[in-house]
Amino acid sequence: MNHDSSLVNRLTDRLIAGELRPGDRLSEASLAKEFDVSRNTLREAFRVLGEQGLVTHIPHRGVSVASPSTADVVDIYRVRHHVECSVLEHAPRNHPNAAHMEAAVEAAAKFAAEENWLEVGTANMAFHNAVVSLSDSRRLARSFANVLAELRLAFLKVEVLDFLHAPFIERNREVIEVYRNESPAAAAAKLGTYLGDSERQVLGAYARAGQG
Amino acid sequence: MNHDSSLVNRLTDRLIAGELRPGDRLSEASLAKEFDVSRNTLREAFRVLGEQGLVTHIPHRGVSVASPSTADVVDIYRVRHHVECSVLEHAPRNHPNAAHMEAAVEAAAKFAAEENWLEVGTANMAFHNAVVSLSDSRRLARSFANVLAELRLAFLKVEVLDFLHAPFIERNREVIEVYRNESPAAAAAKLGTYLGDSERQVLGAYARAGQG
DNA sequence: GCGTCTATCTTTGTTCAACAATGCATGCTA
DNA sequence: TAGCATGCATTGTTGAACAAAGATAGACGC
Repeated sequence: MNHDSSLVNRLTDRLIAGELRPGDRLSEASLAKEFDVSRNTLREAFRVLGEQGLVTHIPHRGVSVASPSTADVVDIYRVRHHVECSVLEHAPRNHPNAAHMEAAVEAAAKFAAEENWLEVGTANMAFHNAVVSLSDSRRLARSFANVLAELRLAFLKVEVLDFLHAPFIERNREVIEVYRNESPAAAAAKLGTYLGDSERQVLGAYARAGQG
Repeated sequence: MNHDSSLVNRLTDRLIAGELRPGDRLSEASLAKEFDVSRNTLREAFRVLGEQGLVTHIPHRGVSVASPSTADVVDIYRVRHHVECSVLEHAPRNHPNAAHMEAAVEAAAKFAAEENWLEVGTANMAFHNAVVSLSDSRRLARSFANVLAELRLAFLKVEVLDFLHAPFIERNREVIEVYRNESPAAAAAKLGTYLGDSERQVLGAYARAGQG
């Protein structure tokens, strides 16, 4: 089955797994051979990834793995603030998908104990995607997932997955707690401050790495 | 210049202008001939439009102009509520882009006087895109623009552009007023109720048209 | 040595022709 | 009329080919 979606997924997996590092050039010829598809088919997949922001396309210079700048990081956190906080604030209490949030946090805690930071990051992404899923909007969830995937490339770029994610496991747990026992609005406020802290940490890592 | 972006734009223009109606099948062969590009190039453009939600792709059955269902409309309005209201609520007072909002409303009023409802709709889209531009986030603006373009297909589907847009010109003006003279939060609340009314009207039109 | 210019090479952009795979329509059979 | 088989049209994918733009490297003058 060489359906395009499958090819897009295979490429996305590699990107999120960090096998293809931010900034890496993606040669059409070599990747086509590697995935055993034609150049044309690969290019169709590239368009999708480009639209999702995972890949940067420069005319006549090909595509490369997106390498988010600090400006991109700021932009991404703006999206996160607006989307995540608004969704959480207006979420009904006891939305069934809160279970997904909880499951993601527990998964993150498990992987953190194993010091498998890549998977901690994946679980963290799942947590925030679960938050947005409280909106019951497929479109919002999809767009947001794209933005989060792009943010993961930012993490991979500065290569500091551990301490960026570790402190937030407990804070995510608290968000669930407040959402369940106090109010969605209070949880949204809490999440907002956490996002602000997270953004600051990422930008700090960028500054230390000397990256633009 | 047969750059893909240009092809995507040409296709998007046709979609938004209503030349290609929702549900219309887009034959690769005939469109390739019409735009004088190869099938492969056209297919790359289709991927982009599919990712943007303007076009529906069913394997081995080709692409057709997206024909939003009532469920899609509801989903789209969920996005609108979360994004537009959140952005407006947290927008700084006197954001320079408020001028864009104002310009869009005046354009809409002008076209309404000419009873050019298609352009009124375009101006209305511009207004709401301007609202989201207050977030200063390119990503949010892009994703939102895609969703609005999809919503326009919903309008075209039920073919009632006039009364769907007309009443909202004045209400948009009021939103600007409140944003400027009262507070962004109050403006966001006002916009929220307007969006609710708008959604109800569109769904009503769907019901009358007997569309799913 | 250094920068610049040009020639060459590599990669992308696009087209075309071919064939496989799938879905659709037609007409046949019962 | 319902169900089925056959043929037809469209999409999915490939490979080769060439044009076009950028990257590289060597020659040249200073």
